Amino acid sequence: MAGSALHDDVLDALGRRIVGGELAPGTVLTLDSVDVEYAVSRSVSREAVRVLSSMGLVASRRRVGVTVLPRSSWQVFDPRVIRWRLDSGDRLAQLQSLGELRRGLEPVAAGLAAERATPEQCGALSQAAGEMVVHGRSGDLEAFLAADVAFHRILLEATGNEMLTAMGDVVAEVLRGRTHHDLMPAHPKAEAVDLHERVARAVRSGDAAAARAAMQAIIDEAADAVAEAEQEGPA
Amino acid sequence: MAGSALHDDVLDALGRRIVGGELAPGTVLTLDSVDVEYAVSRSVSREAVRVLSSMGLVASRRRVGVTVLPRSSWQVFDPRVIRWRLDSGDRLAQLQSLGELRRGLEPVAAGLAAERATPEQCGALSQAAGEMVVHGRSGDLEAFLAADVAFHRILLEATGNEMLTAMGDVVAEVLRGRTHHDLMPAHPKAEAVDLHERVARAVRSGDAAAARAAMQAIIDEAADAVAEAEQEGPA
DNA sequence: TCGTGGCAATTGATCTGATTTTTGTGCTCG
DNA sequence: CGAGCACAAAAATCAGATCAATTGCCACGA
Repeated sequence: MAGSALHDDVLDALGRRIVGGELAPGTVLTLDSVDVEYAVSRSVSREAVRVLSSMGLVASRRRVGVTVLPRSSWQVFDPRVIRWRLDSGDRLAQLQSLGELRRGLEPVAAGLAAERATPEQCGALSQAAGEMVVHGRSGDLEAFLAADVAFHRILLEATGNEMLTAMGDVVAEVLRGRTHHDLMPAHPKAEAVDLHERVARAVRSGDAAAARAAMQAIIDEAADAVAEAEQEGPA
Repeated sequence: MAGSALHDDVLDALGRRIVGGELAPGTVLTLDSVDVEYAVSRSVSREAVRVLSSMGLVASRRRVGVTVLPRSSWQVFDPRVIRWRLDSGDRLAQLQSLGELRRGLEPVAAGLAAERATPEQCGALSQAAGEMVVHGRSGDLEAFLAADVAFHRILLEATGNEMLTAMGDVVAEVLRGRTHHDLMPAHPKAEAVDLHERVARAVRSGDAAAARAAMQAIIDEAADAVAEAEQEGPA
């Protein structure tokens, strides 16, 4: 990975330090200090800082340096910011935020998908739901996760709405974060898996209201599950 | 604005050309050609391309050049991408996408706001709604727009959810795009303004269900209005 | 003919050093 | 005490060179 990613390495490192709170808002760096610290040339640190600034994590001013910005100006929809936050101490707050987002978006998406999904998409959706059943029973969490991600991606894509489709990355991060940080039960609950199948059926039969309702139930269940896991052992 | 924004100028110009379709997906640029075309040095074109690439608009590969990527890989939540699309031929598709997004998010946000808004936020919300009434009557579209934007921003902020708060930028772009591209009636409809006041009241009294419902109605009304304006004269 | 391997050109990636521009800071002068 | 001016720090830009990866082509052999 480190093969030819000098720039991305610095970007990632700085991003994590900011999101993780090590570099608090108001902290001022100079480009030179970045050069020295990461032992790279100015081109590299410059571009890393430029991207960071395009994500709203820092702002650079002449004669001052590169200032770390407060969370309120971050581009919290940037997938990298989301991932950094999920990997940092911010994890639970981030999952909660994302959960509330999903509560709004996914039911709408399910409804739209019911109206617009192509036959192929319906098939893919059923297949993904089926795989969730299989891997849920066998307890293969990674495979289950993959099927879960696929399910939600296909559903969002079937809305025909490119912004909802783009939310697929966000949802994937959520699901990934949940399993990889021990916020999932060892065996996915059967009811949750059932609900996915119910969504798939509703979409196939074009029943927008039913799809919406079932998806709503999925989100509620997920929120409960995270809340429970949080009670026990918040990683 | 162009004072000291060499880098941003190039970024903006290239971004618009890509989003506007002049540079179709698959088109290949070389850094040198960018240098020449915009008469800037490599540092500048390089950083512009780097940011473009971080937004998913282009990918650069050695020995090949900078390739324009298909829409499916764009970071459609980036405010700049949204603005570029609203300013381009993509406008109606973009507004439709955003409308469907809002349909999911804002009702949820209204519900959360009803549960969590501080007294100050309730006051600000009522005030914004009041200003919408005033400027709606006087026909001052710019002032009406400002109040409208403020209203939705405050509401989203009152959710206490930073991602919903961040959607404020997106919603602001939508509202701005609507007025500035003649998709709004000369006089905002009284019912629409009423609904805003109803949301404000529901939030103040902590009635999440009512807030949700009223907000839902706002979104539906807005969708209808855009659809109508689209019939007549799509700018 | 087809596939395979190596050579070379192309192009981004990185480094370096110089120059320009902006803007805090502090000092001087009224 | 206040306004303006000179200085210096740091980002922004420019220019040129070198490194490294990858692709396309061509020769060679099966």
